[in-house]
Amino acid sequence: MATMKQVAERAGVSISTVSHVINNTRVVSDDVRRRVLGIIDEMRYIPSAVARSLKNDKTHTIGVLVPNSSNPYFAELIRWIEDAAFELGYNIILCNAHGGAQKQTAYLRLLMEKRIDGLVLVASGADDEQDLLVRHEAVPIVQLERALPGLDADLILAGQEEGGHAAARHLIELGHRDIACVAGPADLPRTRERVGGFLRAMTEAGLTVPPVRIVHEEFTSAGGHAAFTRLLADPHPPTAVFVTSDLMALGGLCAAGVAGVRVPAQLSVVGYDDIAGAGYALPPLTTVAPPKRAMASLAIARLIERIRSGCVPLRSMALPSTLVVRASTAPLQ
Amino acid sequence: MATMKQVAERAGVSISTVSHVINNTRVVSDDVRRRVLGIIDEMRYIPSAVARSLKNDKTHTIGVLVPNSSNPYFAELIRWIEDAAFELGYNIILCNAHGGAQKQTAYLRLLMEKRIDGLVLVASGADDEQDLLVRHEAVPIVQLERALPGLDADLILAGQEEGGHAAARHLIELGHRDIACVAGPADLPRTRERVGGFLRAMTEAGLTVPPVRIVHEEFTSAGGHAAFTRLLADPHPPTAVFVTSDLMALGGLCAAGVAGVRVPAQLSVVGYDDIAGAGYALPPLTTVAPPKRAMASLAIARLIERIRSGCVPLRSMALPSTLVVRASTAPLQ
DNA sequence: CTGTTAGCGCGTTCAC
DNA sequence: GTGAACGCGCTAACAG
Repeated sequence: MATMKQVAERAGVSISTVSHVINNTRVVSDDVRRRVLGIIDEMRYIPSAVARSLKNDKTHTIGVLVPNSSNPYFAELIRWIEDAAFELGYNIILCNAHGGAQKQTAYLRLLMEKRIDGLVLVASGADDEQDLLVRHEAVPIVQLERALPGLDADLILAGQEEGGHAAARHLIELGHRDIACVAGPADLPRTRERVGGFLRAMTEAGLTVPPVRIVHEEFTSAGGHAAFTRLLADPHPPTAVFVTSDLMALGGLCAAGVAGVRVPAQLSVVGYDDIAGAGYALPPLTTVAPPKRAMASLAIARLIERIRSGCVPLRSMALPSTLVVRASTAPLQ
Repeated sequence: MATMKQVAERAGVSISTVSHVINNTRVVSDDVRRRVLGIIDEMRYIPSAVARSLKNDKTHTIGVLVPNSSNPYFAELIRWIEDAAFELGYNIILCNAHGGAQKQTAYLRLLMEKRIDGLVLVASGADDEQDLLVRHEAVPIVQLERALPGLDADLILAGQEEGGHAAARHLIELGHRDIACVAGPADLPRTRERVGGFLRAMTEAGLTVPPVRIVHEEFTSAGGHAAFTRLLADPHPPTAVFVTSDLMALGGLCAAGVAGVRVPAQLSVVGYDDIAGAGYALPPLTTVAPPKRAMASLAIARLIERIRSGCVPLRSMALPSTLVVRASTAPLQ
């Protein structure tokens, strides 16, 4: 690959002149400029961002660490993050934390070695993440949805508790009284907060939720399927279910269909996340929609702001989620 | 951030000694080694991959360019690519081509500037990609699923034509005769090949497919929904449909459900891609499953092989897709 | 066993 | 309007 030096020689000028025509950083005679540009084109010269980074101490690269990038929710988030970053001239290094604390540690180390300018962190919040980042290096970090304790980072929240609350309110307003909750693993903060909002709404409505009506399962369609199967085996099944994730809700819808339970006639279901598949489920799923795109672009904006201007005070911001009513919920018969 | 030089000074040794204890690249007395290691830990020194890259002309970073990373199929592929790459010590820069030739050109340029070691290219094959890469720079490239004409790159195919053929065979063996095909845009090679396999199987079975039974739509659930709606409005609707993508099939299933058409009793449906959601559709979708994980790891293996050993001859390899029979297909009543 | 030194490709001061 | 030279952080060849 051609270097600036070679271009300079071939054009009969000095290296610094070449540099200056490339970066438009000082006046160069039209004559010389044209010649240099010609040679650059001819030699297929492409400046080295590596060398540039070494000099400027900036890589224009940001790390994105998520639990699992193939989960539709994270995949959609990533897509918007990538989009926003690209607009501002930054590239994304994609990292899956899924695979345990060990992989995560290794990844963080690699990212630091690569001298990323910043990090977008979507923490699952599982316990094994607790200690890792506390001793983090001096890189700007923006956290999405979940604050790791002891980590100095900007924070962007999506009102998980309010989301759970809104979902429950919707069901209650439809006349439902016996409402179950299908949740992800109890040790995930996301789960806890969503369930918390749900319970608050129930309590406010004077409804009690017996423990058997809250079932925890794996954070997947399979988990949702299992949870619904269990729930619907009850001689007196609930008339509505709040599911803390669309992935699980989709599995649940499948289980209900197989069991011959008609949604929403016999059972109302509301999910959470508004993944693309939710709108084309059978029936189309009523769900709580976090503002994924807004969160992504805000995250990137904040991060780059911090990268550029150093020590602005830490900020945390909460964006509202909205309830998207589709066809999986109906008034109690 | 601490530098090697600072560590050396603090430890009272030379820079090269520090370098050698870090890289285990020559014998260092236990005494000195321990001391240096201590200082490194104390100063939180982290070697700079940027400087290293400049020296070695290797970034251990590979670009992954896909049409749209939030599409579940690509998201799953990416997840495995990331996984395989990480195992071998490489990071992934994620790029969405979606957004036109302009963004694509810009991305390619950026990747070249960043001096990626290699590129995994999942081309949509749309026409606007044709010209871009022909003048590509000397970076190893592995293409997935689709060969761009005139591009020197290894190739990993997934038997699209055979997949379409297998899907059609399955339907035919179930006794169906009037089989429609819902396809993505006609200008995408992926679509063309899958439809090609379908038509071959039909022809082999002595069946003809009138043009109205082949409907092209956008490559999304919405597109599938629209296509099914149109198809089912026919006074004599087909008894089975081959859909060239699961995303579209899911939309189709939704349309069928809304229209009161029972799957598979009245209509058999087979999809393509085996995305995660397919297994929990209503009913669970019979589909053609490309070996995503195998393709991903093979792609990375091939790419890194080429990165390491330079000019091995170009290879192209086809991996077989398999038909996953679930509950959306049944014998003709 | 350890230190000195010359680049890697580029941006930037300083001098002309 | 242009060029020479230094340094970013690191590796490797060469001395000692």
